[in-house]
Amino acid sequence: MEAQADVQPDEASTIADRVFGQLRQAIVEGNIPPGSKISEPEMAARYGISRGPLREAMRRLESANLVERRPNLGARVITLSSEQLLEIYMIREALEGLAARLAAERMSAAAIADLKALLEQHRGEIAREYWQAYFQKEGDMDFHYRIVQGSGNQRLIGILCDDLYHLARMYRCKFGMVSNRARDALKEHELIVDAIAERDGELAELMMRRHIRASRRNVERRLATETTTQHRTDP
Amino acid sequence: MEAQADVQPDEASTIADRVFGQLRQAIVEGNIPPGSKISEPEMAARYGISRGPLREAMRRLESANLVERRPNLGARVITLSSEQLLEIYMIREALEGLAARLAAERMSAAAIADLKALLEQHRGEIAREYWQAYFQKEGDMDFHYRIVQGSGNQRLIGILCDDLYHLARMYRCKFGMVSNRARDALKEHELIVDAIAERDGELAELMMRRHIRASRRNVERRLATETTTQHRTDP
DNA sequence: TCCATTTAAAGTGTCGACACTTTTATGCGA
DNA sequence: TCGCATAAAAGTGTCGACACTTTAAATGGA
Repeated sequence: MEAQADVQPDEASTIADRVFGQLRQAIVEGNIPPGSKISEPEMAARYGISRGPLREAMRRLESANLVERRPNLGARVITLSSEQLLEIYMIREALEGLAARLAAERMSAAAIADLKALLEQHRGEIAREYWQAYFQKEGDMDFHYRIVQGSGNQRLIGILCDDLYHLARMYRCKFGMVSNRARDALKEHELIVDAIAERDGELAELMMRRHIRASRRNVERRLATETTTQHRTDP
Repeated sequence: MEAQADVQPDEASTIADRVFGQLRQAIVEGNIPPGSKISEPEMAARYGISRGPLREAMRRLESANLVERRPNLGARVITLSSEQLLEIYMIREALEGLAARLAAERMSAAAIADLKALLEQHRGEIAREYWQAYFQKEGDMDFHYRIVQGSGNQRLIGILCDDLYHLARMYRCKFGMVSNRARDALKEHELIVDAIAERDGELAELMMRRHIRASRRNVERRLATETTTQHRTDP
């Protein structure tokens, strides 16, 4: 009744794992605001568990870079600085470029067909316009997710899907990024998929890097105007 | 007396952190052999602590990808497959290329001077030849470590220095990689530092990627001959 | 002898309790 | 009233104990 239902279909056999997933979702979606302190007894009581499993979940959150812990001081949800957001974009550019190249070399024909179908669906959603851009953005993550999976590099998959993507989602929830770039992004996605379909790894990498760079510059532009409008309180 | 002295100078204030460091070192150096099961009661007894802190250390080792844990089955030290080694090389090529570019843009003049001094020292060590190539290899890590630090990208530093470098060191301890490539590597290092000193980010990235690629191919070659000699038991 | 079933042992997951640290509240003096 | 010292409260780190699962051994039957 109180939102503790397992929204995640993956029934984690251990309590610590389940709470880790729940906490991660709560943090990423902003339900636990950034910078706020997480009290172990309070959280344990909220989830109806003991402090043991909760501490393990906290350790995993720390390793996922979602909370910062200092000895004897407790844990706080990380604060979202624009510098860190740009740091993540740079890493994504390098790693997803690699992922696109590997995907072009190793992705199965069926997976490529699925990817094309996904893009087709996005094209329809954008055409219908009034549907929230939010879904498009989640679809954007879905697109990137699949390409990374297609790379077949397990460690690459881990870094991007287990860590960076959650952080990216967190930033998006924070700043409420509605995509004014949906059409451009879709076009770039299509170029990437075309390169993958033609097994042109070099081109796929180039296109993916350019795509993420464009996305980063869009964010930079937005952050810049945001700060100037903040400073424009003294005209 | 039994090597449990704190070789790490950083006195971790919490037991879990200290044991994490000790276990990581033991795993990386091969003292706890790959694939071996880690029993919680046994390890807790060996380090003279309770299972609570040990479990937290294990969680951190899991997040660092040094052990694999499955619910109710326990933890095992990861096994070292050559595929995973090549995966890491690919990621390092992408990320350290980025690091070199950023370092060229942002590294302080003093840090660059230190880097040059380090290379000078390596040159001397190689000239003296008979000194174990081992030191050169550790020096290689030191070189890469400094450039990554020089990138100033905190998350990049975290991924490489906290995770990948330990794994790379683990592989080296496992296969006993003595560098037959010391001279070539040193020359490549010098090219990278020159590019950084001239603030040529593009060139620094290119050189770093080429350097890591060369190192990867060297490993690939060695792994290939290793397997063929293994198969050559039926002439 | 071999295989299946049952039983005991070991091991992991979880919990509640205690020690020590940090923070907050309180009281005293200037 | 303000500042400092002291004390109480809250919180984190650690420990030992218990429940459940997995694994191993032991027992019985074909």
